[in-house]
Amino acid sequence: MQKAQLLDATYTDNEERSIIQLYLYNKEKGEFWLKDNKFRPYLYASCNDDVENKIKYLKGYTFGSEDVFKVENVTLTKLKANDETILKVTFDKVSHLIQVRKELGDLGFGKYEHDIPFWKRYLIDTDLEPGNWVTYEAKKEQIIKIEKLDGEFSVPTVAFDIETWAGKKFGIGLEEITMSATVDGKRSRIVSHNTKKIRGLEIVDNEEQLIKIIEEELNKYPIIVTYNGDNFDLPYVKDRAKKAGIDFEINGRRIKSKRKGMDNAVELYGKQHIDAYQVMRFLQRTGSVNIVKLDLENVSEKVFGIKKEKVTPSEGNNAWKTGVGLARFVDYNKKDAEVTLQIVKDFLPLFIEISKLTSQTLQTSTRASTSMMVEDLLVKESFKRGVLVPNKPKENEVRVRINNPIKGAFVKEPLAGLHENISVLDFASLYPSIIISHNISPETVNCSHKECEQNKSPDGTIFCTKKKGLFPEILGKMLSQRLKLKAEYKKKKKEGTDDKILFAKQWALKIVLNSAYGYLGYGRARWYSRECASATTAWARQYIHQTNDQAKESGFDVLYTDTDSCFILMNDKKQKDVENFLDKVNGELPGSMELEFDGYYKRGIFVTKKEGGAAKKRYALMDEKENLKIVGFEYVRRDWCNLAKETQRKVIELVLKDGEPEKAATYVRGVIKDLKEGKVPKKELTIITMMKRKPEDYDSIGPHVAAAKKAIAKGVDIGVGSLLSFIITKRGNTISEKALLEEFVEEGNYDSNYYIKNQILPAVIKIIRELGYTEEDLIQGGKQAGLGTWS
DNA sequence: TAATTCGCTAGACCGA
DNA sequence: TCGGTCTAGCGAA
Repeated sequence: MQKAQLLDATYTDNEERSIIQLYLYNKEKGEFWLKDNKFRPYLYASCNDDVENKIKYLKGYTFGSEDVFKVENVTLTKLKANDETILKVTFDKVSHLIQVRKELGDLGFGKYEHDIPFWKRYLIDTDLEPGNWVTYEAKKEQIIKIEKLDGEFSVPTVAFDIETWAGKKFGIGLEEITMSATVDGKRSRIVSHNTKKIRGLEIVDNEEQLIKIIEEELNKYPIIVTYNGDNFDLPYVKDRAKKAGIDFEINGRRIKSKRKGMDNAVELYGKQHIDAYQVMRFLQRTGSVNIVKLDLENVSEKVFGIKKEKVTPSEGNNAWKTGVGLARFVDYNKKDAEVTLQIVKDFLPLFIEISKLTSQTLQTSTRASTSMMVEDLLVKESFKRGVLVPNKPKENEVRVRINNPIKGAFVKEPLAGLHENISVLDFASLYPSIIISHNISPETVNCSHKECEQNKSPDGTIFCTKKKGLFPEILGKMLSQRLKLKAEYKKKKKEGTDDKILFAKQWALKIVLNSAYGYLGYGRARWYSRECASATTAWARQYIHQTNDQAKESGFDVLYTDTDSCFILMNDKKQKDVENFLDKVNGELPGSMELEFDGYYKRGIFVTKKEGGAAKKRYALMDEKENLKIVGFEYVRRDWCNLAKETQRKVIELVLKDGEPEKAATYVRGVIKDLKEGKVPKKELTIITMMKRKPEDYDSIGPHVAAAKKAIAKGVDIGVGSLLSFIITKRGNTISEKALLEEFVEEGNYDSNYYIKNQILPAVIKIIRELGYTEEDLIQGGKQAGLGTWS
């Protein structure tokens, strides 16, 4: 038996058959293919009467126009769907399956699992996992035996980045590639043409030779990493090669772009292309990182703490053309590739674990949504359980689901004002633990057992208690596995080793765990269940209400509550009392649910809304070490200018730390003075907002859309999803009229009135108002003594 | 091609 | 010019 790491699964057709091909890597053999000709594509057909004859009929069924084909085999299965009989229908080729699945409906059959890709079918049925090892026995390329083998995944990886001439118009392949960098952590190669020769830069005759070097370098590695290679670098090189009339092939094939909604994905054949930008986007979506703009400069600084200088397109042009500043340009190209490689070094372990969990290739899992991850996991587990995978919903069904939202969490209106001695308690993994504890799963809904009636959700659905459901089983396993890994990680860390793989494992579980509830309420889900999603939140509301009542009974005041957390005022109570309270609550909760102590805060502020009443989801806390935790306020929002955000933070700090509203007021007056005098630099005043749709699709033209339209008229390329940085300038009547993209605004050209009235004051007044101050106190002179104190 | 609901706020839009 | 309503974006959980 030999060992190798699994990278890709695909198939190829010969005359008679579709044959599975696996792409593998080990140190001895490098990269190689193995074939498995024993596995056939199949789907399930369902029927409810006359089974014998129907099997016969399908066995003899012929299809195809020029050549006539037959199904390979039909067998009876033990699977069930709504009391229908399920037949397994196998084919010689994937194309046959595709042909017959179109005709099954007309022939009077239902169909299941007809849309699971052949290669994925193979991985699920053989329990092989990309991102993991296999042991195998093979003769020539033919697999005789193959099995999963758990082991640490590690293959040679190269990062690559190109620089291009920046012309007037920006688009794929429009201008020459001027430079390219490939780095693998040990070796790097920076290549250019038609420019000055300097140290560390290899010069070739022309762009064609440059492309050939890129091709040569990339083909040496099983994993290729880019930053936005899906939409830029790879399509660009492909296009330039085509224009030059030369081949550009990875693993012997021309690269292909796949449409993925608004953008593209370049998935390679065998080798894995990881687009680190997609990785960052996923981390941003799941809240694992929070970075305003996902360019490499920001990522480098926010993730790795390394400042990275940006070379603008015109600087790049100039350096390449004249040789002046060329070293800086070369360094920039190289650093881009290095940061890209670093992203993958740090975060690929997470996706390796997700790949294993879901039996997806790395290039698929790094581009997958959380719903796809949950679904792939469920498909895999269904096979293990021997149950049928539900079909995807039809579009009209999806519409009905989306138009019927499910009631969500409970948020208690907080007590506005300043508070002291706050303890925050929260439920660990609230939704997953409810799903596990109450056995919530689509197939346990409303069983007919009398005994299960006690497991009735507050919104009236009964969940079977006799047989463990698919969701509770999977989530239960993942939850306990995660706790184990987390403990192991903590233990190792205490001993001095930061085991990144252990950390990635528990993190992958967390992401999938937390997405399971959202998946149940997601209209396009195969396992959508209104009853399950609704029961989960109904129970969540009940538990948090119960906790509030118990806290009051125990002598605490409840300051605020949101979904799974409970803020209590200690009054004269001690930490010990909180622990006793937790013990009491946890004693009454079902097994896998737990209320935990989350933190203690010396002071906190909750504010009133403009229209009155206390604002939910907005507060600031300060712990015993005087660290601030600011939630929901303008300070954490990207669509407010830096100056307003920083001023707000300073005010919160002065109020919470020192309890000195007068100092805060003085500080704000200073900021207003600077604004009035035109002294504030424009980078403090830019507001960042995303263009969520095409300009013509807006009903209401807000400032960012107005600014974008003006920029588009000047030839700037702005697509859906672009982040717009704009400034409210002096010129114009409405705010939208005054809005201009930052790049077109001169220093000093800002509407100070707007920034005072619409940015600074709204950001600080809600906080300082809790201390008795008014807007006038900030705009004009000082505050009368006596009102600004609090106890 | 897309996980969920709850909540706040700004600024456009619209009619008086 | 005013005030109410609607559109839009972003964050909390």
